[in-house]
Amino acid sequence: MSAARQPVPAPLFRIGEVAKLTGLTTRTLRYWEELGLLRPTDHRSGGERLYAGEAITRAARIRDLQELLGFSLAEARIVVETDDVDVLDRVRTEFTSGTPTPARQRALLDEAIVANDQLLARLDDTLARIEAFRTERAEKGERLRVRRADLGDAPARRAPERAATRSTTRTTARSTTRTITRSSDRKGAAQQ
Amino acid sequence: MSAARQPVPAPLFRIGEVAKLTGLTTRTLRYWEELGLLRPTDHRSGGERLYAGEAITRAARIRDLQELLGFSLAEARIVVETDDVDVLDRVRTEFTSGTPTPARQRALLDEAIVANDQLLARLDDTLARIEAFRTERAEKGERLRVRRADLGDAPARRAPERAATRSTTRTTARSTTRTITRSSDRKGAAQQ
DNA sequence: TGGTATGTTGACGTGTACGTAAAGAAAGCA
DNA sequence: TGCTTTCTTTACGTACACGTCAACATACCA
Repeated sequence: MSAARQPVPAPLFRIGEVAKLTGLTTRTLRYWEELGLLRPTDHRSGGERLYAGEAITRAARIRDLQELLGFSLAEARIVVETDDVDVLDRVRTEFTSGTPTPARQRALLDEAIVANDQLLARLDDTLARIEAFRTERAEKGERLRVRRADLGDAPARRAPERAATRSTTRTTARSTTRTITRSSDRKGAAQQ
Repeated sequence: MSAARQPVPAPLFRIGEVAKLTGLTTRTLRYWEELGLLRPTDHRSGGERLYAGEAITRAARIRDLQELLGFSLAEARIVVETDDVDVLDRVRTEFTSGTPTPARQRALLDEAIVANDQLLARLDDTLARIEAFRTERAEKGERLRVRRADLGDAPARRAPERAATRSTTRTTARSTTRTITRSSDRKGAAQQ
């Protein structure tokens, strides 16, 4: 709707800022760049990296792929590359009403669709497995609690019962648990 | 004392059999033992490891913790150790009606309960994150499909059956997942 | 009884995903 | 302008989770 003709200063971030915003380290950002996962949109005269805001969401996606699905960075690259297709495609269409390469564009889109579907399937599979695991654990918790009740008195601990139906609600519940924390979680954020 | 009257041959497995049943390698099984995650129930005269059937389910749990939650083996050990408590506890109660150490047993149970609750919270957190990710991806899939439709004709492609990563034949894609249905997602949209 | 398969304990190798200096250049600020 | 940060590249180090021989002992089966 708005004509973005003017040099609206798109916010660019230095690598340290990106690191803070994403919770990653600068080393990680450079490493990911080295592997072709996350490229800065620009470099300054001095060679300094400058990232667009989009890079931050992209970084978050990569982290999700890593942590949630156990993807290697090589695998994650494939996924985010199809994102590139998507973005490029959208950008192109915004700038030029006519499609630049019709057949080519269709091919790229098809590719992206397939990749996305595969990812979705993978997500569903993982979700199903985790839910099964969760059910098992919930039952185990029940059993444990019954046993403890059978043992009688002792400090009456409250039963959490927190999670009821976590559907679309994005429980921002930062795991306050400190006993079991992932070692793979980098020390990046304000934890600790 | 308690009479283990009949030498009912509890099925014991050699390490190679366990490997086949679990899909792990013998190296992995020995490594896990080295870290205290999975101990054979017995050794034969020759020093050969013998595993009970329980070890197989335990191995599966450890794998789940690894793959589904990204636990390190050290973290996984903590979890399965509380399982030990559970099992030991149950076994004891089965064999001797009287609780062997009342206070101690309560403490162990409480510990196990807390650990289990923490794990549950972690599972819920991960589930929520994956579901959010899934929603995002489903929407992206919608957008991609719309774009492709806008491009008109072209061969109506079917989604290739190829799995992205290794085996993963378990792509049962049985959507037991709570359908997040914001709009019209549900993974069924895939595959034409 | 012997051959083959399977097991055992080292011990070194490997890939991934970074961490951690080091040495110097550029940016930001008073 | 000078000082302090932040950045750059280069390079070696590291932790985890195994893989992969090697040399040898034991188990199973005809």
